[in-house]
Amino acid sequence: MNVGRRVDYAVRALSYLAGQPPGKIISRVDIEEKQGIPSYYLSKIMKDLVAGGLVHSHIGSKGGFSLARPPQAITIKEVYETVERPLTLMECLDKGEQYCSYCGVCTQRSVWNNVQNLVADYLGKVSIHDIAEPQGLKGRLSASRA
Amino acid sequence: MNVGRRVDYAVRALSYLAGQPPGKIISRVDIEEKQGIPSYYLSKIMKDLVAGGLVHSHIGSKGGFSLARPPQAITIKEVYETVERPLTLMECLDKGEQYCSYCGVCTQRSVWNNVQNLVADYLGKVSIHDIAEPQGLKGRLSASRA
DNA sequence: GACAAAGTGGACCTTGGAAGTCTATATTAT
DNA sequence: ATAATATAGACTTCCAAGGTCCACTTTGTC
Repeated sequence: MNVGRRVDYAVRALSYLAGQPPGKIISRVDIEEKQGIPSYYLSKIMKDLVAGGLVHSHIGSKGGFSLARPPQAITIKEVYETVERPLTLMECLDKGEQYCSYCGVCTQRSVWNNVQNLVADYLGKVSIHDIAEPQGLKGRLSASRA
Repeated sequence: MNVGRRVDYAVRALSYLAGQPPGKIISRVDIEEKQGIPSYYLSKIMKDLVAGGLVHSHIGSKGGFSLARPPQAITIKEVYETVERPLTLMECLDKGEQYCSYCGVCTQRSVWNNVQNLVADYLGKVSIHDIAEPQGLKGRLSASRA
């Protein structure tokens, strides 16, 4: 039960975009640098975010990315499910009998189902706006050392 | 964010033990068969549960396992942490700056920390007693088909 | 029109962990 | 003595996470 870096990086990227003037276009390299994300890696994540309709991409010189919606309207749950997979604690919660033939008589299934709902509810209430950071992590870090 | 089979199997094994007359000794093979757990696999899991003090083992002929405590006193959280690892959603929640140098200025850390606490609290309140099943999954399955 | 600066799409690599299987050994009840 | 059992650990297979890189296309700017 752990959250991968894709989600971490996606949240960083989105919160950085959210901290910029609305509509401003930011390049992948800029995001990577300000947020301490490994070179190139972000390109795969942004692809998912574009496909999921969370950000807009702008091809060509001076291109980059911008939020497709106000940051208040992007929840962490949505981000998670866009860059990773549907929030599922155990395969059986999704696939049922197909995955585990004991599903129908399983007594622990509801426990994990409850946990999953707890998590989903909470993450559905936190938005990118709640963690936006204009300077990026690197900027905040140097500021805090000054 | 998903729970591995080790946890699933451990919960099945413990809940099966909990469904037996107190103190009765059950062999690994019996548990595996009744609970639909792959042969041999359970031996590694039981090792952890013994080391963690959740079950007692009895070596030798007619040996096997029995719960070390009343099933009400064994929480799923404890089982999870015994057979897998401490319940940690993101590495940084455990290791701090050591893991991620932006930790001190990270704005999403508290979100994952909250989720983690939600989950830990919930799992700490559910006990093996709550999901005990005397017949084992296989037994329940055939009974439900009768 | 040429050029540079971007995203797009996809190939590729490495590493580690999950899941599962098996065997030799020590221990114990009968 | 024998059979049944846990113990310890080796071993394999498979796959996903994380990361790196490049050929191609698109587009702004001079």
